Amino acid sequence: MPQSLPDLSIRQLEYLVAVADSDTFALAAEQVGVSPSALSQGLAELERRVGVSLFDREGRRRVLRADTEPVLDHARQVVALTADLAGWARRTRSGDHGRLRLGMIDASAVQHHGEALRQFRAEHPELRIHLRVGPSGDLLRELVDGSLDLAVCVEPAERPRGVSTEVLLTEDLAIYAPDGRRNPGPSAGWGPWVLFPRNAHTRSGIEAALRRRGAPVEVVAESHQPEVLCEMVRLGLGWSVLPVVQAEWGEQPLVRCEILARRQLVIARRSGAAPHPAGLLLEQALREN
Amino acid sequence: MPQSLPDLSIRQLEYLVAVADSDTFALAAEQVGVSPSALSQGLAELERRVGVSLFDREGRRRVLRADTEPVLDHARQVVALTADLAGWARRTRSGDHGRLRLGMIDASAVQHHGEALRQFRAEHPELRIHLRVGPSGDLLRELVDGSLDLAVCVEPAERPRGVSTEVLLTEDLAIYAPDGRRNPGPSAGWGPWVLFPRNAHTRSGIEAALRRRGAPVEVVAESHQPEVLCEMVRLGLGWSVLPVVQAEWGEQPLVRCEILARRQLVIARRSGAAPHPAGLLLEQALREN
DNA sequence: CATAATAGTTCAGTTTTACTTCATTAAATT
DNA sequence: AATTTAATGAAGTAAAACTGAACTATTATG
Repeated sequence: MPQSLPDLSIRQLEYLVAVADSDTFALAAEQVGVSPSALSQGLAELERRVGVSLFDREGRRRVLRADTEPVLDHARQVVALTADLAGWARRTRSGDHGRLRLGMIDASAVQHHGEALRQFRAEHPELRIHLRVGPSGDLLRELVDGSLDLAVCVEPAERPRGVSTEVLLTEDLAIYAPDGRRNPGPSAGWGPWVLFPRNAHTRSGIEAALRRRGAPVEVVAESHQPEVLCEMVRLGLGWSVLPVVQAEWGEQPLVRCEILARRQLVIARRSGAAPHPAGLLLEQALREN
Repeated sequence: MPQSLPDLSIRQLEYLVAVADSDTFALAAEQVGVSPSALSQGLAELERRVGVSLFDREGRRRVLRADTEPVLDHARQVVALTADLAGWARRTRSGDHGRLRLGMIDASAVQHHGEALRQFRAEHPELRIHLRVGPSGDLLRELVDGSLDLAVCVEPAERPRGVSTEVLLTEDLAIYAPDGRRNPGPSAGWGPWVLFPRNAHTRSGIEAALRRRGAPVEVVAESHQPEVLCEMVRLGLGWSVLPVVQAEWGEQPLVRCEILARRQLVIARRSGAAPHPAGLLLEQALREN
């Protein structure tokens, strides 16, 4: 094994290929976009580095020697490989290629960003998007262990190590009463409640807000699924606090009593990880929404 | 087709391979013989040029991302190709392989350099040597038109354009009389002659020398082949002037009357051409002879 | 045959790039 | 908390690549 390889640059190899494919150095120089002088010097440097003469004088022009075929072959091959690599990089960069493992809470996947997501998919047909919808806690865990590249979730009380977040949007949470009334009355009379489960990120914010308002927090049913909570409210099982976009979505929207609180949806990614190219594009698409 | 390729250098690709094969950047840096800082900067530059992030942070170390496999593959491939090229270049430089088309006049090929040639062949078994033996004029023509890489011939009266020569050795030309006498007697009584043909380089020198000595130049037979001329002398057909190494070679050497002149053998090559590596070695071998 | 045009190189000067050393940041270890 | 280690950043320097202009040698042209 040779201890040190000649430090050939792609540029120099391009010069060689261009010269092989052009009648004169001047044309070759134009083809690669440099002055004839630069081409000449670059080729001289290439010759020096390879350590073998590549050209014969023929009148006032220089022609490639027949026995430098291996060098020219090498140049062509490496230039072609590099073109392939550049293509791969371009596709990767533009996100038209590869895989994006995306986690989203339901409100994001459906109400907030459903349309943006559909459009993004359509614009990047070669990008395999794995969408995982679930509670924020699950998403963050999967993000940390590398099962996801990117997640849209509720801002966590404490950010897990190795995860960085950026606020995407703020949304309202409103109180919905079972009888459809618009006025909730004094807070002491609110409830009982059907809420998101205890471990849900949104739940703690809701409970805190309710307590601030002096409302009793008696919980009679729990679900991660807002549709389930909505239906329970409709059935008169209890009161709920829900994101307005979910509670007032679809055929039978609930009637809002009052805005109780707000929650922030954030984009989360592994802080060490290189920004996923497709992920960056998607973030942009979501923000523009 | 991407208009312009990233100008990756072999060095940078080596860095990448070294990092992939080493536990830490510091070890990789040592392997390629640069400072860790240089390695870090070089890889950053590589990343920038490819346009794709290559590493993930993992604690305080950086590890290659799984999805940069294409880049690493590319690097390995190009480095390997370059190692091959370097090997080829080394062999070519040392003249251990390839082809050398060599022209020699008979005296050089047989008497002067036969042994050196045999030895050179033995020392470079992979070098395909095409030996073409012929008159100097023919050799020079073939040298000019590219059919030969190198020629050993008699110094021409006028050097053809595009050919450069270097004196290799000087040898004696002697008069040989048909009856084997050692004393040629007065020059007026010399001849008639059996000589090299008119167009031979050596012939003009001989004629000039004879005229200077006042000898009549009546030519009764001509041949390029010294053995033929020798035989004619032996047969009593006439006198001759021959290189002593040829006239006094073999089983039946002629008996020399007198040194008449000298001729110079030269090494000739195309002046525009790059020095043929094997050719240079051969020149050296011939000189040492 | 002189003259102009052409192909390529060399030179001088400028900008880029790559490297080394030293300092700094941040994570792992003691 | 202090130390060690991995990697990066900054400043300075040496090497390299480039441009434009001058130059050499060859070929074409009036």
